[in-house]
Amino acid sequence: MTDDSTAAAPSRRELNKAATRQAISDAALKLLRGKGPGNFTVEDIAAAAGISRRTFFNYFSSTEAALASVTNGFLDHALQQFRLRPAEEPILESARAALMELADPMTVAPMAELFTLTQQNSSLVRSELEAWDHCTEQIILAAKERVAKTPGAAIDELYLRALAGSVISCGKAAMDVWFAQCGADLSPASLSVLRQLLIDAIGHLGAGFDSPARPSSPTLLKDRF
Amino acid sequence: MTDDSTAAAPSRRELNKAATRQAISDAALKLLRGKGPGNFTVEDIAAAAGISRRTFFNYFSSTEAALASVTNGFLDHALQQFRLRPAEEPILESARAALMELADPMTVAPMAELFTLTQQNSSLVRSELEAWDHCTEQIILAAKERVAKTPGAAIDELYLRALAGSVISCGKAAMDVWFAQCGADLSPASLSVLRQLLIDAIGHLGAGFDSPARPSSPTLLKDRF
DNA sequence: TGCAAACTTGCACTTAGTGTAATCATGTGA
DNA sequence: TCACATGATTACACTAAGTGCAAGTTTGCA
Repeated sequence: MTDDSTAAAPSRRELNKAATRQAISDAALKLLRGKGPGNFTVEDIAAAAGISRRTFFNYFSSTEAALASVTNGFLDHALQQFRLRPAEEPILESARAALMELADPMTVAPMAELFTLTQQNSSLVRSELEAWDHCTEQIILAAKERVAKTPGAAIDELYLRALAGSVISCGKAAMDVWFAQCGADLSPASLSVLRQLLIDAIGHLGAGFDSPARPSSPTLLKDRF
Repeated sequence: MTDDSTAAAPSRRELNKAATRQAISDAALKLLRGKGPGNFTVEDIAAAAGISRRTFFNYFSSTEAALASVTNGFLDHALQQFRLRPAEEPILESARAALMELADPMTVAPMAELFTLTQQNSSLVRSELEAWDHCTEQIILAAKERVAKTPGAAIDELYLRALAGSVISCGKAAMDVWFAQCGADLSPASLSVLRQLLIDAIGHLGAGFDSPARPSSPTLLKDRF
């Protein structure tokens, strides 16, 4: 009666845990939508997810952590793309390619919603920050692994950390500007704006931010501000 | 009997508040030194500062916030330097000059100590992140004010945010590498290492991170790793 | 001096987060 | 199929964070 058709057998236990975890996140997001940040408790989430308060804390350390799964999913997607890039490629180019993936509708949609719901709430903003920082560390790790594969190359810790941090900052800047301009609009036009913002931000980074003060449009569509 | 010898008269009230605020921060730091992160409560801090628990919360919203005054002081110093730079100067150059100030012994000493005491404690690390982020926003604001003074110039929001974030990331990267290399060592030699790291990080940024993987020393002292 | 505004404090209350032990579900071997 | 070990859920109790409120205290000002 057991389902052993697949190789990497996810046991009943693992499935249950994953389902519970998802149920908690979903419940938290639903409450965020319905009541707004700060207007519901862990107990509310637990009730909505059909579990006890104590079990909630077995899965997440706080309300923010439960909500952070959205951001983490978003950033993990980019990270995954980064890891798929060829090892010979310059890190900056790999990062550029990875960031491009963020402009995908399916990927950015939950993030866009969370962003609108989160605005002006300090504790949620803090956990967002933490997620971006975690992603930075992961990029550093991935880059180190990549370099470790190449026999002759040494790694400059400072170069790597400064680069990873800057790339993430550019991604964050692009997202911020996009939200400010387009809100949670997910239309093709809006997404192409986001794509362009990501390209421009990384472009500035690659060019060493050489233009002191930009008088007008560097590439395309930059009005409505 | 009142002290009205100075112009911008700080009233008795203001002085008391400032003193209390400082007493709380000091007490918190002393407890952090003595007991380690997570091993003391707000009540302990209040008792050590000679105030009630309730009053603590009139000044700070949490233990972390009380400790954050160290980081904020550190970053405010850089920010202040940034604001003092001439308006015609490229922002990147102003930022470089401001970051250099962080290698000053008096400025960096409390930060270095906090860093060693803070390591491995997630909630303190989070409030550090918040402080760096706050500094980024302040830089953006300062840069906007600067541009507003120059009549003809428009500002590119993306350029500004990406640049500010990247500069801060470089500062953070330099600090991280410095701590990893030198710990809380504040000797002139150690400080010159920090200064060099800050220069190199901003150098990488200004050069668009063009070197794919750095085989050896870009400027000076880069061994011991 | 006396009043108003600002600051401090004690108290009560809600909620977060954790340790513990009992209970329930799942996987495993005979 | 049963028994048993292991892992997950839960109730309960407890500490501590954070907040609202109202009474008391200090400071500023006329």
